[in-house]
Amino acid sequence: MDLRRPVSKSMRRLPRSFFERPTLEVARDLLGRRLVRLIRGHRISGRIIEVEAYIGEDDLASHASVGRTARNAAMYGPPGHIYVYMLYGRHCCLNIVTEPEGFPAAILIRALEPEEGLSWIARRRRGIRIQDWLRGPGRVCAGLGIHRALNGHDLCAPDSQLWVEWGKPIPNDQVASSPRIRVRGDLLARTRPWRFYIRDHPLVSR
DNA sequence: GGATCGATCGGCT
DNA sequence: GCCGATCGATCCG
Repeated sequence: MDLRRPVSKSMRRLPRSFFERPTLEVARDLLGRRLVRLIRGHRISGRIIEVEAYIGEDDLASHASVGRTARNAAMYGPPGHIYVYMLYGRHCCLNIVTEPEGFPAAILIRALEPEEGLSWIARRRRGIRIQDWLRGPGRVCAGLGIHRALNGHDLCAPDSQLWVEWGKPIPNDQVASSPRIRVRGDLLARTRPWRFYIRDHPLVSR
């Protein structure tokens, strides 16, 4: 047996083809998967429980709505790469790029249920309640040590220190959707039900 | 070069 | 619930 390869499917990494599909399909399908960060050989991970989709230049809530710029270039790149940006000068937000290269779309990771590396997260999230450790896009990045320098990084590269595993998918009857949080302005942008989360999960933000 | 704004968070009321 | 923080990207002149 090859010990370098995880035994169970749950711990295998999602392939690039997973992310190359229509964004809404990927967003819904990411629920229940495991986001893993490797830091000095330690696994820090959580189940994905809340996401938001941002799709194409026509989506006025998307950073790509202004066309391609230096900031949002990663959204136009290959699927399976990440788009990390800074918000309000203090928080980083993690997005996973979807769809074939050239079409700007990504999924914002809004909340995780902590699974592994709890003591490591606890050190960095001092004074914060456990249920808030990875709830909210800024906290996901703070908790997993994801920073702006990782913008454009490939989750599917063999030597990546950040990736997504199959985990345990969520049945349809436990998936809920809603408009995206804090999106204002344009009617379509603020009403499209492009936020997906695990129904009745106690750790979902808001 | 300067002004404005933001896919938020944490502390305080 | 409300408010201030804090800084890069973008837009305007």
